[in-house]
Amino acid sequence: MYSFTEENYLKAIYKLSENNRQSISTNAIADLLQTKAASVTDMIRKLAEKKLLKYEKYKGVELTEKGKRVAVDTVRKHRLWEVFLCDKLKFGWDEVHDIAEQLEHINSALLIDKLDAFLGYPSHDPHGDPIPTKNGDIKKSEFVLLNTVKALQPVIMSGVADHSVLFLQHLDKIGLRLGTSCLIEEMNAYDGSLKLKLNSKQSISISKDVAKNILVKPV
Amino acid sequence: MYSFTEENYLKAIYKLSENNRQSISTNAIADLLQTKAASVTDMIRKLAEKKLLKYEKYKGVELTEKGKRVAVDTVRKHRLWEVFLCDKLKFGWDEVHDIAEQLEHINSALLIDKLDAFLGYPSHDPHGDPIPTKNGDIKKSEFVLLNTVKALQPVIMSGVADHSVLFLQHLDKIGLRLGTSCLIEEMNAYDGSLKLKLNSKQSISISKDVAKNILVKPV
DNA sequence: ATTAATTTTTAGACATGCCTAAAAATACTA
DNA sequence: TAGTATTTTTAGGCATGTCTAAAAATTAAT
Repeated sequence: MYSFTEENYLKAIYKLSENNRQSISTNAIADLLQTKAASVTDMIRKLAEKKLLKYEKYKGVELTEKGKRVAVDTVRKHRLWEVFLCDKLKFGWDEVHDIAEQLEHINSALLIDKLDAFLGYPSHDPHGDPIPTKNGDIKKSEFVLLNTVKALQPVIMSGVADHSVLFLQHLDKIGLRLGTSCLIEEMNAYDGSLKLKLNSKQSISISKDVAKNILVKPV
Repeated sequence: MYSFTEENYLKAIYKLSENNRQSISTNAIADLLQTKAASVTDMIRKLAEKKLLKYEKYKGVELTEKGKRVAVDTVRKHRLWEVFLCDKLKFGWDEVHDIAEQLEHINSALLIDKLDAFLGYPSHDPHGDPIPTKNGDIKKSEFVLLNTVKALQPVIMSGVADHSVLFLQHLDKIGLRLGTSCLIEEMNAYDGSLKLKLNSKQSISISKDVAKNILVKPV
């Protein structure tokens, strides 16, 4: 139905729309997709002709419902494949993004339905991001950043705000993973670093940079 | 490494080489890939430049070891994905070809290794075709056509020579599947049809056209 | 062995998606 | 508000992979 490239543009614009709720600039898209503004303009016009987004010259773009649906479906596929790779094939959460970037473009609705069932209808991917439903509904994250939680409040680690390989490997190294229960024992006013008490009774210290990229659910 | 299209050409040429052991003609490739001879010539020259095949104008082509390896790797990926779709996702054997045609181009050696392990290192795909090893070895089929088996020889149905959806659905309808034990009770000299006795003690009649597309292993 | 039929290649064109360089529009600043 | 800087678009081109139509080579046939 839609090309590899078209889906990637729609997904990028969707992603940008989640943060800024205004229309999305040509340059922002070019930056995210590591391409040039001129190329973006070309593709935007093509997508506008197909009614996948609204476009006014020099005014940026906004996805239509149709375009948003294609983007959300692509996100759904990406996240389901990530669950498959981690849960079934035992990939690390730092290894799955690039492969899922390819798999998300496989075109078969039945395949995704069956994959979803096989995985047990997961609600979140291995990084804690919500998986859109078959109908295209996606719930807003109910998680909060660890650095905004007050001391002694028990929480469960439930997601990450930074998806980079480096960050995920760092979490592996210090022993933090999704599902880890912990609470903030102590907050350092000087540098924002935290002393975290894990449910293993062990305590670790993490920097503010780490804390502000960890999503938790209060319990 | 190689494009979607390049892999498809190499796979097609490999397939044609299995039957005819001479060099493969431009038209044969065009027919198999449902494209035009002129397009084939273009691609052939490109693949020859990359040392994936030997090409002399007007003399047809032959895969190099390098080209054969790419083709076999693609076949391996295709067949492993077919096993995944049937065994894990519960697709019918008549439904998996088109999806595997897409999945076979996903580029990640680690993914295929892990998929192979997850599936339990299968030796054959859902149609009974052998799965090449990681090293690129592929064993020649040890199966024989049902219409060449002599009466009363017990056999196990082990593969198909016709992979079309129509044929596979026909086999489903008459209750034949891989693993079915049977023997030929009676052979009709007039039209080549066979009376097959299944291990369920039930007997069915199948036409010669069906029999000559069923691969069996004598037991 | 020469003509006829077929196969294959070349030539020129088109669509997709990308690029650079230059022009146009918008945004910022003094 | 004029002038400068930035963003965006246009213009023209390139690579991939496709096509049709015509030319060249090969194969078949009388």
